[in-house]
Amino acid sequence: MSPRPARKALKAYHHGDLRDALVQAALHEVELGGPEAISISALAKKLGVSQPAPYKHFADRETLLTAVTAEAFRQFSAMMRTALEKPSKQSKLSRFAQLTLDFGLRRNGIYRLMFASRTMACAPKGSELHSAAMETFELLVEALEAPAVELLRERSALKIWASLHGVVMLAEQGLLTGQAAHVSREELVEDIVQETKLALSVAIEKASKAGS
Amino acid sequence: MSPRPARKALKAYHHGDLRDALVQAALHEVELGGPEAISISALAKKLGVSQPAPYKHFADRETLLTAVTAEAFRQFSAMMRTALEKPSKQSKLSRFAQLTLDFGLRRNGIYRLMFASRTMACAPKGSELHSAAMETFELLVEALEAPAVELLRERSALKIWASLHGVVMLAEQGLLTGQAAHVSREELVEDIVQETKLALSVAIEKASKAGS
DNA sequence: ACGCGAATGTAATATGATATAACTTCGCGG
DNA sequence: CCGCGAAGTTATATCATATTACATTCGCGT
Repeated sequence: MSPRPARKALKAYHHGDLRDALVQAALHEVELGGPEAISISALAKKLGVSQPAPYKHFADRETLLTAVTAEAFRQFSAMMRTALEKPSKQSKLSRFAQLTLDFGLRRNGIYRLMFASRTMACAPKGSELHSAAMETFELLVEALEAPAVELLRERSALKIWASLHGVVMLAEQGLLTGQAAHVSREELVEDIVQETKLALSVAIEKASKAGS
Repeated sequence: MSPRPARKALKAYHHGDLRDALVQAALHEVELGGPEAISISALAKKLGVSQPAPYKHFADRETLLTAVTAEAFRQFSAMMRTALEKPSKQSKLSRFAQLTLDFGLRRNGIYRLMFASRTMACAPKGSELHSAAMETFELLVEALEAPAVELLRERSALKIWASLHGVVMLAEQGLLTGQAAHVSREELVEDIVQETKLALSVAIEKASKAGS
């Protein structure tokens, strides 16, 4: 209720950790309206500070977007890591895939920020954002659970990563609900997972033959 | 050179087909800066008309974006159709895939407008835009060149469509150039194509056995 | 405990984009 | 030839970004 949370008092001068509050509020906006929905002035108003206050923490809109995207990746990674830890009769890869699909549809605004906006494309290689994204990718590589040659594993990971991304975007755009969609999104994803596993094991076999 | 083209005089009152000129100019802007780069007022200035003139043809920015997206799909389809007509030793599916990758990277701004913006998601089912997109999808289904059961064909088309989309987006975002990318984008795409073909033929075989 | 400096926030303002309203111009059909 | 409607213009309201100059307050050293 109170407009002054004043809890995380790491650096609470006037407002009380405005920087973090901005990121969280922005994340909330993005969840509803996608990356375009972020408005500095609207956020300022919502948080009860003056309109230019955010500029003390972020040079411009882009910079804020970047920070929000990095936070989104961290949340995604944390969610995924937790989910993959607990045992299940499904393979880790299947769970990774289904969870990604679920996240991509349920929290589509955030998903678009992470995977379909210019923000990522502009992130330099060593940046906080790029690192966060790479770490998420590592989760997928681990989820493959294959003792394969590094190169094969990564190739498989790339393929499934790309496929998942495509399914989410197409589903969101209603291009999966056309005449073609007698097949559910979940089935399609499971199909992709199985196909990838098959292709990977075939490639491993071939490689081990060639190597001996 | 002349600021007054005045050629397509379908409806040339003052400017001479402003509507079409807007779409073309917008397409050009999008090619450079992506969907966000479109500014009604900038376009008006560039075309030598007053700032509110475009609103006579498009209710708002979104409506213009939608028209531009539809035009982009038409251009993509035309390009693809032409390319697939002439004979080649590569399969149609391979060419479709490689051309899509090429288009997605070279004309990334337009690609994002078509496949990664909210515009598509908002297109109602019967709309001009949705139809244009479905027609493009049909091209892919044809490119599969498989006499398969309709359902299987469409499922394969969806998978490859999604995969291609993912590869383009990941490549653009620099996530393919990490430690993993000893493999070129083209190889990756060809890999996906072969995998899809294999999976489809296996599925067909299985279906024909089950059916008999 | 005092005061200085840096971090944080505010007020005022410039710029530029979207969008609407009211008015003008021009081509075309009756 | 006249007037209606499509296409365009000027003026204006609103809103978001971003900057500048100013005010506040925390916290650290002396």
